[in-house]
Amino acid sequence: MNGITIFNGIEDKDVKNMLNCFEARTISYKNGTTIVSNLANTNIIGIMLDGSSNLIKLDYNGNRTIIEKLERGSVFGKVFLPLSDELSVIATDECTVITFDYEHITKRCKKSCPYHSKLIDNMIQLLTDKIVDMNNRIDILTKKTIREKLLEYFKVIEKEKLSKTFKLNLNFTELADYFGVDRSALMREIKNLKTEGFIEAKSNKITLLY
Amino acid sequence: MNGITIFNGIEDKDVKNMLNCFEARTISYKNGTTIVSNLANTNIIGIMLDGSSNLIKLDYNGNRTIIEKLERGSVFGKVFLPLSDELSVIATDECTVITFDYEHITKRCKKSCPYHSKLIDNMIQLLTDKIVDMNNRIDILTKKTIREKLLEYFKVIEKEKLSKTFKLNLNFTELADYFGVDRSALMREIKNLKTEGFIEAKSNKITLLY
DNA sequence: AATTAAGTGTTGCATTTGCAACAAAAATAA
DNA sequence: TTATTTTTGTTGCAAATGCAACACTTAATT
Repeated sequence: MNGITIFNGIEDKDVKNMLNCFEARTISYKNGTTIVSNLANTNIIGIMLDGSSNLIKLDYNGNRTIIEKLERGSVFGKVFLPLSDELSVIATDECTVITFDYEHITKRCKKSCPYHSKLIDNMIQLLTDKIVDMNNRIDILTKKTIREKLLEYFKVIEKEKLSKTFKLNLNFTELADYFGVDRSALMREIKNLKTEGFIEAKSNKITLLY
Repeated sequence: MNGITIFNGIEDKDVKNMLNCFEARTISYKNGTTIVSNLANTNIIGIMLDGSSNLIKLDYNGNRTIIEKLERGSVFGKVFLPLSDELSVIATDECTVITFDYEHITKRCKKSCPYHSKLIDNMIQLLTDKIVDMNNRIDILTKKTIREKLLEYFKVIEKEKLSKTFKLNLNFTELADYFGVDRSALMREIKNLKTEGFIEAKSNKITLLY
């Protein structure tokens, strides 16, 4: 279970027993299939074991937005995204998913599985990680200019990758959405940063020159 | 323990026993005193029982920002706000605070207090509530104009208070910070909404006319 | 291989916003 | 009460941004 945060520090055989005890289901889906629809009306926790999928929001106008990309180790469920909009998880690749009822996490089962405390620790860790991410995004969004947003964003990545050269994992269209700004205005500002010598940028590969 | 979310559904006598078991400390502070400094370097969980305080961020430039206002029932600790900046909690009123080590929450104690599952449920609920709040704020921040931000903000309040008339619980200076915009530009837009007949506004009392 | 779709890059122009600076009102402290 | 600080409200102007429209490149589909 390497790379599956929610099972960190729990031995594979114990994970297996626990999942058994939780009556968990492991199912594989083909690209394009719906893994869960109307997430808010279910009580399940889902864990992506393999492949990838998108968490989609359908707002009142019928617009679809990708809220999150889910990959190995990602966890989804209404505890993680308690929005009122309609949410679905849709496979973007062949993928394998474990699901079980959320109740199993906080309530101790009759058999009183060991490692349950560790699971709860991990669960809280995941929520906390999410809060960190959201905090980072809020920090960026509250910056007043696109230039400041970009520099703040680059700072976070630099700190994370410990390098002044990196590839963005969002494309520019997605990045504009993430910043809540117009895409063309974003491109313009990247060009400005280039011509003023603050960065080098070849498509999505960035080098900070400061 | 009415209004203290983290103890919801746990009887007062059980809360008392549990706190005893957790070796919790209950301390009162005077207005202006520091309740905790350098939050990130502690492992405590704090619960505001009475009075009010501010959670303060001290950034690298030495700027102080109020991140959150804490009141009865608010919980603080690094799990709730895992930022790298220096954080302190400072009383803005005479207040009473319970603190104990975070470890007690996820690890079961030797005495195996009942109601411990409920506490964890509540803890996760608090984290989830925080995620909801942050989601709301991100929704607002990603709106492109101040007008759209205001209307989104009003929509959330209207839904919450079930009324088209309400008092804002942030003043305009704070609201501008919350939106990440210039205060004078915010005031201008409120004036525009007024003259165009979308809202009535007498200071911080707003009535939606749509 | 050809077609379609998705993403990149650019620009002119109108609109929105930030900034700076100030006066007035309200709240707080002396 | 008076003095002092904080918040509100306003404005002109410069700067930043959004919008619309377009050509071009790359990726995906048939």
